[in-house]
Amino acid sequence: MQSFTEENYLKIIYHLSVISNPVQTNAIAERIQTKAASVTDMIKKLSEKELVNYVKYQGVTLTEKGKLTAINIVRRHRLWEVFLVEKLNFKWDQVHEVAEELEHIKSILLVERLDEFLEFPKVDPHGDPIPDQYGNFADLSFLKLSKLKTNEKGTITGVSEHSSPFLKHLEKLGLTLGKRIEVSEIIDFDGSVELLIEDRKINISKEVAKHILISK
Amino acid sequence: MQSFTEENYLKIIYHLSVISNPVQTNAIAERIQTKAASVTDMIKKLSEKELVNYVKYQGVTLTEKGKLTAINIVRRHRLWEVFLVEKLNFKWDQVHEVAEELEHIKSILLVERLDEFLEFPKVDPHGDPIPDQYGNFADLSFLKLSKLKTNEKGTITGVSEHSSPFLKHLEKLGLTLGKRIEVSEIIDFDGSVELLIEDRKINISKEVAKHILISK
DNA sequence: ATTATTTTTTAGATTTGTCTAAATTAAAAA
DNA sequence: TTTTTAATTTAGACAAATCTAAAAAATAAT
Repeated sequence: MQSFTEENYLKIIYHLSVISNPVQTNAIAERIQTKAASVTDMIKKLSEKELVNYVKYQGVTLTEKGKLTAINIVRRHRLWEVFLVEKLNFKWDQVHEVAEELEHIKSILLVERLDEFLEFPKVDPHGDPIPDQYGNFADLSFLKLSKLKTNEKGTITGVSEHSSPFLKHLEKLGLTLGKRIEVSEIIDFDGSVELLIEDRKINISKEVAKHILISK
Repeated sequence: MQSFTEENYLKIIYHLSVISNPVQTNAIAERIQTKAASVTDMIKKLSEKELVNYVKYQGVTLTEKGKLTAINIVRRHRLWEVFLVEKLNFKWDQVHEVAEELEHIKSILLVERLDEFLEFPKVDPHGDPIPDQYGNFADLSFLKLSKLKTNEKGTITGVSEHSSPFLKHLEKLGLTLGKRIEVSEIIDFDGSVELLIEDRKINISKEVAKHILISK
């Protein structure tokens, strides 16, 4: 059984692994709002418990055991987010901090019953996939355009916002279903995205990119 | 803002206050599964924060501030118990440990929305009253017979178990609505209760006593 | 290839909540 | 009232998770 703090480290390492593997001490320190020295201490502890592979000065990777634990935390976090939005009428921007606490409640029965109560949701309110109890993610054939990295390509397969003004905006830009796009640049300053579509270059805000669903 | 541990102490002190006031160090130690020395340490800390009144060797009482905090924890605990039983189909005997964790999640919005979602329940699955956000308990005109102390009297005003075998059992014993009873003795060994009813003496199990509702 | 810079680690201290063992106070018994 | 017993507190230590400051290693720059 892991402590609250250990679980937090595992979760952060899991998320950072997607971006770069192995994960650096400083990256963890920044995300967890602590000092690099503290991270080193905790990593040693997690390494002794065989939850991470640790080589001095080389950063960490999760072991199978650590990864499974991390995915389970992510599962709990996202299920609670669904609960908060769908049952308690939270706004999507209000759920994160609360889910951050709820995710650490251990009862297996609680999580399975919650999953059932929510009718086995496959994605959380932000469109992120919810793994099952064995750590498997449903193979969602789409992901948000905002999750693509520079030079990645994809086909527009849906939207997650159905308001008329939004759809009209996409139409004007030529961003309609079935169109093939490539991310040519992500602007650091505001997170906006430069796209290549039919040899034209267009720019869309981060907000818009979040609501466009892509399959590769 | 209090820590998880501080909250637990306040909650336990609150519950023990009902039985004896001020509350003794040893009583807290036993309930919280720790040593008397640790309790003394924590009490000093709570006293500095003006959550309890503490006089050396005399035990503790809650201050207004401490009492309000404690009642709020009780509120959260009982609301979560209702949620677990009514929405997630937990059995009444499965809820306590989980609610023990859930009660420490701080978000005020969460608790108010949960209350609303559950349609403002007045009692938890065990019949214990749920205070409102200001710490006021609905003046329930009944309480469980099992909560009466020796020599206390009351009138039977309801039951919290409606199965046919149970009701037949009560009828046979003469324990019907409107009857006046007095607790003559509580047997330590099994928690069973000896009652005086219409000058007869009868004995009922703790289980049965729990499901009989009384008004004084 | 050396030097400079950044990143990471070590060493030692701090805080929170706990513990044991000994000392103190209060309560009960003689 | 004195003695015995029980409850409580103090003193000092410990584990978890953190910190600062200094040392060591890796990376980047010249």
